[in-house]
Amino acid sequence: MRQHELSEIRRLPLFRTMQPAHFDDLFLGAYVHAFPAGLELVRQGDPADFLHVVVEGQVELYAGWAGRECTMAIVRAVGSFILAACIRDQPYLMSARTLDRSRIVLVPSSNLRAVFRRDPDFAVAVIDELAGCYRAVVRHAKELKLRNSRERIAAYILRLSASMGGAAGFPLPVEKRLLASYLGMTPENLSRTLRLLESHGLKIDGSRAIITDRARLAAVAVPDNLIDRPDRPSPLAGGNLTSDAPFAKA
Amino acid sequence: MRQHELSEIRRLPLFRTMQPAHFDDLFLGAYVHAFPAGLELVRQGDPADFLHVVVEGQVELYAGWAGRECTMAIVRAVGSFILAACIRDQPYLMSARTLDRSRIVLVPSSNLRAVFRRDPDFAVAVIDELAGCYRAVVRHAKELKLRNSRERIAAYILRLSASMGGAAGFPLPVEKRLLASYLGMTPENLSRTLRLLESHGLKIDGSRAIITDRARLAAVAVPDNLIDRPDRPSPLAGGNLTSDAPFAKA
DNA sequence: CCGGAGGTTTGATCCGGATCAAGGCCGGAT
DNA sequence: ATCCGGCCTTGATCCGGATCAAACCTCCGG
Repeated sequence: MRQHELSEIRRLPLFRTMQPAHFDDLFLGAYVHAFPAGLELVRQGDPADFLHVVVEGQVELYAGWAGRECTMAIVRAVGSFILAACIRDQPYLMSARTLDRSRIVLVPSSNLRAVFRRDPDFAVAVIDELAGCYRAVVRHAKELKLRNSRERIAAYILRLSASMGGAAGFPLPVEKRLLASYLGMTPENLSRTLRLLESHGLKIDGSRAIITDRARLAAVAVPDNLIDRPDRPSPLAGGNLTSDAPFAKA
Repeated sequence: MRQHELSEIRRLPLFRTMQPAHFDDLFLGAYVHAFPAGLELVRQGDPADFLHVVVEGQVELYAGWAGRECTMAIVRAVGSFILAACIRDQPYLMSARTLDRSRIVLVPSSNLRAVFRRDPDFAVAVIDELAGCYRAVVRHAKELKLRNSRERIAAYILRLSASMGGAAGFPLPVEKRLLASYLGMTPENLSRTLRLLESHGLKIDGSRAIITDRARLAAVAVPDNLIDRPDRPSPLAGGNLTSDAPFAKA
């Protein structure tokens, strides 16, 4: 396991505050591996043996039932996933597959459970991470239950823009097919609705989005801090680097 | 604050393992209050000043946006809610109102944040609680995205039955109106679909449900451990008493 | 005992979004 | 360069569930 990778992981909110010796204990028996795109990393229902940290690339978390499938979140470097399952030592609720060629660190979940009992700072960081993940899924559930698909799309675009520092034009970070599934609709519906939003302040050019009239788009989305705004960095554990869909840790 | 109430709270998984002195610290400045039915206890967006523990009664957690409203969970005695918001010291994402006359303990969230830094056992209990809540919302989100309303209703009835030890007949725990909102549909749709399920092994008599043919009902619901089965008691913190919709802690 | 308010049911209709089907586009492999 | 497969779009149609409306039931207060 390379030094510069370890120090990059060390900078994650989850690992930043723990004691050096405990950090070393945690990553004893951990290993990094490069995976090609499109590979299934974990399958829902499997025992939670490893916490996964994405060092490079992108990973999709998805759920399946009765032959249907939907994507629940996308984890970008540097972020971790399936923390909650590891902590409870219970089966994964979601599957994960690489979207790009990715480098993933696998941390034995037994290390995890052992270390946070000994290192209070790490325990606090875990608490903060889990609380943040929980709040992020609650937001997602609220959005699914309260907004229709036009509103979800408009709000998603505005969130993206906010995460890019308010830029008006930016590339969509994932395939539209995936985006549709994440937002809880079919690709056809996404395609049509994006078209429809052209008369409401949004222009789509291939995989690029341009907000042409923010006020009109906001009139559709009706942005709400309690759904759309990510939590500010928590006071508990310093800054928060988690990405746009940061609830990816179960 | 009465002794027998304190000892009942002490038995909750969240508080069971902490040191007695820290338990006392935590409940210093806490108070109990009895509220009538239908009262709003917390409003989404308010600062998270108190962890709430339901000692008696039932509380609905619900979310609102743009004039619409939906119920996210129901918390029964003895259970707590809005833990995650208190820990992060951030605004509540959901509102809460009493369904029945209820007795609620309010624990200052500053106590909470102070104590779990000092008491590792309590920190572990909080981690376990949050991880459990997180997994419960993920289950809820999976259900919303993967099952249609007929399947959600059938699965809900089977979960209820399981929580009653497998009984075939039992009363519905809440108004149908609430149930519909929790399951993400209108009351009309719930009513009609319950009727439709009479040819699939379910009989509804007023507020009482009777499973007349479990196999047929299961054929509709296609129960799945990764959606329907609550987590077994975690190895971290002893038994788990959380209720049917146990993800009510943000 | 009556009256009223809210919850529930039922019916009729509407609409958002899914499904089915076909073409077009782009990118990677040969 | 060309072929092919997956993604994206567009169109036509279908269906699940929402909405609107009205009757009913039930519980509670006067």
